[in-house]
Amino acid sequence: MERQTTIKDIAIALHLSTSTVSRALRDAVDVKQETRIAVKELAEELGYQPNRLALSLQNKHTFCIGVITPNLDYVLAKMVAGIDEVASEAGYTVMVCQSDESFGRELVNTKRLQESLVDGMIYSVSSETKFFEHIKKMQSKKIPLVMFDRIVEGIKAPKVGTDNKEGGMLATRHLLQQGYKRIAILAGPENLEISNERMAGYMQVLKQNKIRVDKDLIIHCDFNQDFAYEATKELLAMKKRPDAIFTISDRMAIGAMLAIKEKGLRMPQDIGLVGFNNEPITNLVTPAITSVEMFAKDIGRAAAKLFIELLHSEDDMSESKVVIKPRLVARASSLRIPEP
Amino acid sequence: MERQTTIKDIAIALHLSTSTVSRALRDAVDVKQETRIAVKELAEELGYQPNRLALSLQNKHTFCIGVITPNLDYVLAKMVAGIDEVASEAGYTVMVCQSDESFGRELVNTKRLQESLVDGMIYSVSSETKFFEHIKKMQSKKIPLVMFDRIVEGIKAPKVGTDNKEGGMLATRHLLQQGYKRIAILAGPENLEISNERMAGYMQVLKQNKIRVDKDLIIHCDFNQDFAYEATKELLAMKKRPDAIFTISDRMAIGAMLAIKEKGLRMPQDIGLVGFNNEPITNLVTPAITSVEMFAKDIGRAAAKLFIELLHSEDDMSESKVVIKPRLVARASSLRIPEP
DNA sequence: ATTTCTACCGAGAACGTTACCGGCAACGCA
DNA sequence: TGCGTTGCCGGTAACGTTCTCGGTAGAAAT
Repeated sequence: MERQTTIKDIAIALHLSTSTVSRALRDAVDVKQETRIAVKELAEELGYQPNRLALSLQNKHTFCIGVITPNLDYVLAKMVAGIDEVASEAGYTVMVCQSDESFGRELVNTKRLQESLVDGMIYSVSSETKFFEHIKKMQSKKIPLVMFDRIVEGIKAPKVGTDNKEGGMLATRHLLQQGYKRIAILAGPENLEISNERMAGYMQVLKQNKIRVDKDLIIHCDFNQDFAYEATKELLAMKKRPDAIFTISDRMAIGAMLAIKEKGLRMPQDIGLVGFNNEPITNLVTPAITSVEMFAKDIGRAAAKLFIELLHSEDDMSESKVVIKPRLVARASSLRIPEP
Repeated sequence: MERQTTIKDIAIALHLSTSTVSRALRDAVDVKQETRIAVKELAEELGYQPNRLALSLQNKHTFCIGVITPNLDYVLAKMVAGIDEVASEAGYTVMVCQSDESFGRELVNTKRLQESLVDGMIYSVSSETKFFEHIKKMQSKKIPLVMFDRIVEGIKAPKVGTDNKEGGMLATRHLLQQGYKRIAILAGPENLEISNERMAGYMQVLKQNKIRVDKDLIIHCDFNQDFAYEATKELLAMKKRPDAIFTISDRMAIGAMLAIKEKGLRMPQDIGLVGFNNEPITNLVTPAITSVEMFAKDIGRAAAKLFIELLHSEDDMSESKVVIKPRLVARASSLRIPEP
């Protein structure tokens, strides 16, 4: 990398001081119109680019946002795209680090971003993350933090996410309306709140309808297609098998679907299936899978907006929370009564 | 953000100079064992973290890699994950910027990453990008550059990508072997070399088999599902319609598939279909779609490796190119002769 | 006893930029 | 003539770190 032209070069060339050149470039006060123009012209000619490092070193402001995400699969990639969009608009650059669902990598990334002196972080925890000391430590250093999607209630920070409970309710209510009686749920990892909230929605609707919650129909497993496949096989092998399955992600729905097909059961006649995320794939498989749309990109956008607000706000925002309502997209996998 | 403890704080506390503390922390020469330990202990106690900005300002080295990617869809997300993996291992942090297939945003991102003083960039151009002055300008400033996936041959830089021609050949040869006679191709945007290379493979195999290349069977369109859908509808409306379609991406294959089904044609009997990328979805739709696997994560890994090599290498690497061989994964959409 | 090492440490500059303060003309006004 | 205002500019310190050089004390060598 060649030596960049600096403010000093311009100063020397024009027989000025660096202070004056700096002021001229920033359109600050105390500079004659004439010299201002001269400086700017020369800067243009030399292809001058201000050195962000020096600037940041001064005013402790990097215009960088660190984003910690467990993966870049469909939903989170969309959220990150939303973050990127808004942040970029506001003049921030985004550093994306994937923890790959590993607690260890999450720790490393968090530390490294801190060292890189990002202005703050937008955070979503990995599925392995059960302890949050690393996050609290960050906060004790007053590093601005916004949580998105995989939110942790115990952390005091602005949060953006789906109304997961509502999502769980939508799915369950829909299945009941379609006449399914024994609804199983493939819930995600127990330590993730999004799992538990979606499950809470499921349970609440069951209770509202005076249906006993059967523990055997609640299965916790990873967000993984293979896990879901195995879990579904077990469900279908029960003597009183469920007649519907609500999976907490579309990946899991796919796994479930494979097991259902393998067993020779028909959807929606013999068994109903509902997923979560509304990934494009749900509309392409046969039968198409009913799913809960969670407006991922909007969540990303909201997170970035909240973050920037946080940076400039004086007052405590740790209680602010943006909750985006999901929407059910009914498809063939669970539609046995024609909708009105 | 609170004031971080600095080297100066430690120096004052221990009645030392900043120079000595600096040396002690870096395990450099000229420090007594005793003071070295004292310094390190205090540093630990105060939670000292070196300020990367100051460090970078000194030695013009940020340990940041800028990644420019057109999107974060399946393939590129996997490549970015590969880059992240290797870069992270080597102590680098990655700044990912999405151009969203827009030339304008590519320009902005490129400029901004330059200002952020990344140590270099790993680059994949947008589908809109037809001019490369911004890239050449970067190179004239000696900013290290590696291109991946969407490579531009005109740029002198290390490159990593798939053997796209080979991929095109694999697909076309497979279709011929399966007895298809009139093979259409949905090629991507004309300005992208990956499109043209895949098409070149297609044409070469046709010529090898003494089959006339029919211009009407070559359609350029965006990597977009909807475009592919429309294009396929037109293809199928021809009086001498093709009996096989090779699409240059799986997204397009999906679009084509929808049009084919709508027309009431059966795969593989009436028409064959082959995609590119081997996205998971190809194995989940009915019929499963034959596709060309391009080992995206390996490409990302290779790009990062090449980049780090480039940083430390003295000699010209602009001619080095890593080409990863693709593999055909035959599935139901094109298999009408049982494979041996 | 003087010189020559060696081990250790500190002072000061530098990286590129901005903030703060002070100075010097020229001008207006009494 | 003297005094305060402006308008314009420069000098210096600072951000946190490292690098280069020079210095001092004690030990070893002559």
